[in-house]
Amino acid sequence: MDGQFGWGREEGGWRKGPWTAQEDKLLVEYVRQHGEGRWNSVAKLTGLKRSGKSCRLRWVNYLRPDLKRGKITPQEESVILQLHALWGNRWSTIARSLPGRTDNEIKNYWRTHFKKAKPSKNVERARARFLKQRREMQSQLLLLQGQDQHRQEEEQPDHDDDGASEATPGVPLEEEEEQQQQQHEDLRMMLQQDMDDLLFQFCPMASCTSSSCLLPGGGSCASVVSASASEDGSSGDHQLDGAATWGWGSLWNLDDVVDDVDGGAWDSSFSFLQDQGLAFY
DNA sequence: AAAAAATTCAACCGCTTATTT
DNA sequence: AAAATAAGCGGTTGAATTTTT
Repeated sequence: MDGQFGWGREEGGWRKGPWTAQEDKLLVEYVRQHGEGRWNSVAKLTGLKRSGKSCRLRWVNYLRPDLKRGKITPQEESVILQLHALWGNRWSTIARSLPGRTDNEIKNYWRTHFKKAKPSKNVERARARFLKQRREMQSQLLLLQGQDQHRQEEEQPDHDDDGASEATPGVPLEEEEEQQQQQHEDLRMMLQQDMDDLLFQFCPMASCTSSSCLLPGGGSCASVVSASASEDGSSGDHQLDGAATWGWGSLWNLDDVVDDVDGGAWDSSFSFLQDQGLAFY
């Protein structure tokens, strides 16, 4: 059942290539007994002819029980896009925000779906999803607010018997209502604006024409857009403002940005990821 | 129907970083 | 303190599979 793999051979004492069910079983049993880690002793203790490196990889990327198995969801894709815009090819960093997904998986996903030369189609798809998701968030928000408003209206029932019981002495009812409505409107606008800001702040995709959308490297979404949306599919990277190189392959180097993430802005900006049940950083 | 081209993804490699001795 | 070993990371590969011609 297993021996038919062409390249599952021995090389320098170690087996290589695809893992068989039996090998998996051995490794799983080993981890059950000894826990994760100490990968080099797997071979010694179980007789499995695999290097520690290979064992670790197999466990981390495939056997780990907490792995999510299905396809990447649109939500996850959205997170990948946004975090990739933020972190570049730091796959393991990105993976930490996607429970059950491995860096390898995310890397593969990104490369096959968004790497260069054919973004026209795929990016458009992603963009459509992105916008749809945003719409949904907005309408959800509005709905909630609507309910909220309704509740408040019911809290002050309209007694039409005698107008003697004034709600707020001194302030005419009409004016108070107006004021309240204005408050709601303000709140609504504020939240909407927040959401826009937050989603567009590091939007890697073509949808964003907002001039307030600045990418860390200095290029703006708009310029990225025009660069990547041009369907010429010219080779690879585009130079933006002479500052950041936006490649669909190797991105800018963010090494200098990495360490001041604990500033509050990031946390609050991305708290919506947590709201979606996704761990962030 | 079959062959060629394209895509996918598990697993590898080399290098870097962290831990242990 | 430093050498050795282990873990972790990101890029790359290529067999298997899927799509196109």
